[in-house]
Order: sequence, then structure tokens, then C-alpha cells
Amino acid sequence: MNINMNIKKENNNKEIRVRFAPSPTGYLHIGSARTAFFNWLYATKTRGKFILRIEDTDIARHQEETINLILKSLKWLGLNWDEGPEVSSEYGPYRQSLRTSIYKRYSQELIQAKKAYHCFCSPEELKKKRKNKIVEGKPYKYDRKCLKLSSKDIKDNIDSGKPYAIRFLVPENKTINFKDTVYGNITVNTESIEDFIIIRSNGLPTYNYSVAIDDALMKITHVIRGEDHLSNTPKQILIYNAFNFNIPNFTHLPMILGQDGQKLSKRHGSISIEKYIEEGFVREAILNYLALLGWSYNEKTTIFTTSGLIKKFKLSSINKKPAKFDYNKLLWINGYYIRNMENSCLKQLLEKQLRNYLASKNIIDLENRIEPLGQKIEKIIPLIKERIKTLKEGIDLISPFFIKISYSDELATYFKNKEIDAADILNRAYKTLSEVSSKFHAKDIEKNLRLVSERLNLNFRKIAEVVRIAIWNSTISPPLFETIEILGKGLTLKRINEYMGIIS
RNA sequence: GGCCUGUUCGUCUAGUGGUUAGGACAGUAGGUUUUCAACCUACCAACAGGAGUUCAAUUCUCCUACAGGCUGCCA
Repeated sequence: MNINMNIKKENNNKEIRVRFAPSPTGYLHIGSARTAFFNWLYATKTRGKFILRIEDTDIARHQEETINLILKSLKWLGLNWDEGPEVSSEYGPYRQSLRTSIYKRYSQELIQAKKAYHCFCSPEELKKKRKNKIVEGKPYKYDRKCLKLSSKDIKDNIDSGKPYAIRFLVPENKTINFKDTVYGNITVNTESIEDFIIIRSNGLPTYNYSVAIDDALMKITHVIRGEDHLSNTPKQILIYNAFNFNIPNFTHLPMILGQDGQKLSKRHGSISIEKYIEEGFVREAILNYLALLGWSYNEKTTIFTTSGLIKKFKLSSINKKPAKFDYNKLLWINGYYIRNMENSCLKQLLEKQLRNYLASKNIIDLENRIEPLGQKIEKIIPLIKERIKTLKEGIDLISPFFIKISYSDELATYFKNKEIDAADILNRAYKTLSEVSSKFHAKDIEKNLRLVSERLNLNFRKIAEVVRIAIWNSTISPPLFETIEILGKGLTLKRINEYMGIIS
């Protein structure tokens, strides 16, 4: 016999309400960000409501500070919520720790209806029983010891102050059916579900219970969450049914795994959104990449603006296979966005990144004292826009414009065993560059430097190499002539002079 | 152990009962080039295995293998 399997059809007249429900045990990571994003996309697309709920019922693992971290990351991603912390509404509060009386009230109702019961078994006792079964190779299920207690026993126990949890009484041998948007029809027999605890002995609810109560009370119409919750769904449906709540639509998203196919964790490198912000990834690139993990539009398109995603996104085109996180592809997408970004926009981002960088390194004494940072960055952008994949890479590439250089040992001796007379080249470069008019245009700089190459009958490559190291303290730089122009005559000559001093 | 789920190039994916199985990232080679990129061209590379249904299966069914999830007074 089927338990009341009223899977709701999408109802067009009814407002769609989705939620993202993180537990504050850490920063917002890639996987949760994708879940949040898909919820947000669906809500935005359907002009529904995106609700944020904090599931902080585990006092042991809960970390208050991480709530703010999560909110901050969500805001940075632009995933603003219609209801939740900081945005109150009739369905609040949106922190489960503030809803304990609600959970308690509903659990009392269940007890009264004999759909739940007190359990006085101690965690230690249960642990022992479980262990024994596993050793025997048998499946473990709570033996319903406390279900057999008489009402007098229960009363006595409670009166004597014995701690108790509340267990849900799982109906016997019933089939639970539900349709998941991604995984299709799922059928589970209640025999494989034990009488799970809904209220802990500390009075706080457990996940499978509170999530069902809240989703129902908050009138959530579509539950979109990670695949790790697929096997929890039957338990939640049991709760819905016990109260005759409407069952929402379920969409489980395939997991995001690390490159080694294991669950994403710290050992896979940066997994928090915050880390990616630090590394200079841009909002739209991250969202674009996240969208591609478990979802696709067609065989050709990989680049989507956020507004394009809102138009094209469909729950039904989400696929089942867990996806491995590919840092390289994210990097490529980020580079793509940087290359195609408005210069003014890139300027703002780079300036912010640069200021953070300078502050973090405690650098006050800049090479560039006259020109405002922003103005200089504006000039630099065309030189680097096509050669960086992250903002951080950008800063690395252009820092010698701002920061005094001190030649590394490696570069100080770079030409020692090479057949080039670096000193001679620099001498000539110095001379010819000092002759360039005070306007110091890249074109003139190029002309004069090429002249050196001709005079010495040397490949221009060599000339460029020597000059580059002298002015940039690196074998890599933005295009040389323009770089020299922006650096300015004074600094260029000063650095060439300095480097000559070092190698001679 | 029990229950649930998944498996197309290295990675993300498209796709169909009959296709040279498509694209993107990465990789390789070449072009361009003052470095690094970007850009252009080409190349490499996949239907987990076995049975069944069928004229025909990567596509449908079953089994196996492998992987993941749940089985907590975690979420």
C-alpha cells in the first residue's frame, strides 16, 4: 500500500518558493554555492521567492562566525534572498535555533497521535547495539525497546529526570514513492528505515525532522539540494505525511567531487568561495562555471551571462552524474570574462585587488608617486587584459609599475654564462632611450631599441630580453615598449642603470 | 551488511534503435610573436564489462564490476 503519495504538479497559479539551507559549520564552498545558485536561478526565472534558512541545530559543530561568512559570499555572488536573515517576513524566523518551540509543539502533536514516542535509551547503549549488529554483519535498526514502555513507565522516567529523545514511529511495510526531477521515480520500503530520532535529548530537532517541518511551514514548493539528501527524502516524506503537509517537488543535484573523484574537501585546494575571490576570480565567471557542473544548455554553448542563464536554465536539463571540479576550466572561463570585460569595470576590480595586495604586504613606498593608482591602471589595462586569467595574476604581472624592484640572485647573474654582452647592450639602450624625446612614446622607444639591435647585428629578442630583465626584474612582462612608456623615462633609465651596476 | 543512486574522450558535457559519436577545457604539433599570453590551424582522445530483446544497441532490459550517498541524539 502506498503512503499518500500526492506529488504535486507544478502549479502555475501558485508562487514558487525555493530555499537554500546551509548549516553554519564552515564557509560557503563550491558545492553549496552551486546549490544556492540553482535555487536562486529557479526562483528568479519563475519570479518566485528565494529563501535563505540557517540550519544551526547542531550546537557541537555550529560556528556563529561562519553565518556571516556564508551571507557575505552569497552577497558577493549576487544571490540575494527574498526572505531569510536580515530580510524578515511572516514565515520567519529563519534560523532553526530560533524555532525550537515550533519543533517541540509539532513533536508533541505526533506523540499524542501515537506517531512518535519517547526514547530513554542512552547514546552509549545504542552505539553498543549498533556495533554488535555490524560485527555480526547484520543490518541494524533500532529495536523499538522504548515503544514497549507503558505510559506509567514513561511518566516515571520523565518525572525522575531521565533524559529522553523523541523517535518517529515509522509505519511498517509501506512503500514510499516520490518523483525526483533529476533521478526519476524513487521507491523505498519503510522496512529499511528505522524509527529515527526527531528531537534530541537536548531538546533540539534533528535534520530530517526540522527540514520537513520548516519546508512545509515556509511553504516551500521546490526543494533543490545536493544528491546526498536523496536517501533522506523518504524520511522527510514520512514527516510530511504524518501532518498531512503538501509534499514539495524534489530536485536533487549531482555532487561536485574533487579531481580524484572524492568528495570535495580541503585537500583539493581552494574550495571556499572566499578563496576564489582572493585569487581574483570574478563573479560571473564563477557562476558560469558552477552552472556547467551538472547542467548544460546545448552541445555548443559554454559561456553564459547570468541573465542568459536565467532565461535558459531548466531543472529538467540537470543531469545525474557527479561532476569533478576542474580548476583549469574555471581558470579559462575567468580569463575569458576578463578579456571580454569593459575596461572601466576591469579597472575597478584591479585597483581594488592592487590596494588589497599593497595593504597585505604593507607596502607604502610606491615607485609611482605622482599619478593616481587608478589612472595608471587605466593605461596598463590594454597591455594585460589578454594575458591574465585572474586578477591576482594581473597584479603579479604589473606590480613593478608600482613597487620598487630588487633583483633576484638568479636574474642578477642571468647573463653571466651567456654569450651576450649584456652590459654593452644596456649601455647602448640607456643612451638611445635617453635620446628619445620627452614625450617618450612606445613607437619611438621601439625604433630606438631596434636600432641597437641593428648596430650590434643581434637578434632583437636578445635586446628585449636584457632590457626586460633590467626594467622588470623578470623574464616576463607586459609588451616591452608600452611598458617602458608607462614606466616613464626617469624610472626606466634608473632601473637600467641599477641593473648595469649589478652585473658589472 | 542493508537501502538508494550513478557510469560517453584525462575533465565538463551533447547525442541517437542505424551518426566518420559532436562541442568545450586540458594535452600535443605548427603558425603569429620582443617575453608571457591571446589569437589561428591541425592532431590526440570516449559509449565500464557481460548477457538478452532486435535486422540493427552506446541508446531498451537484466546481471556483474566500479564509484558515490544514506544507514548518527551530523547536516
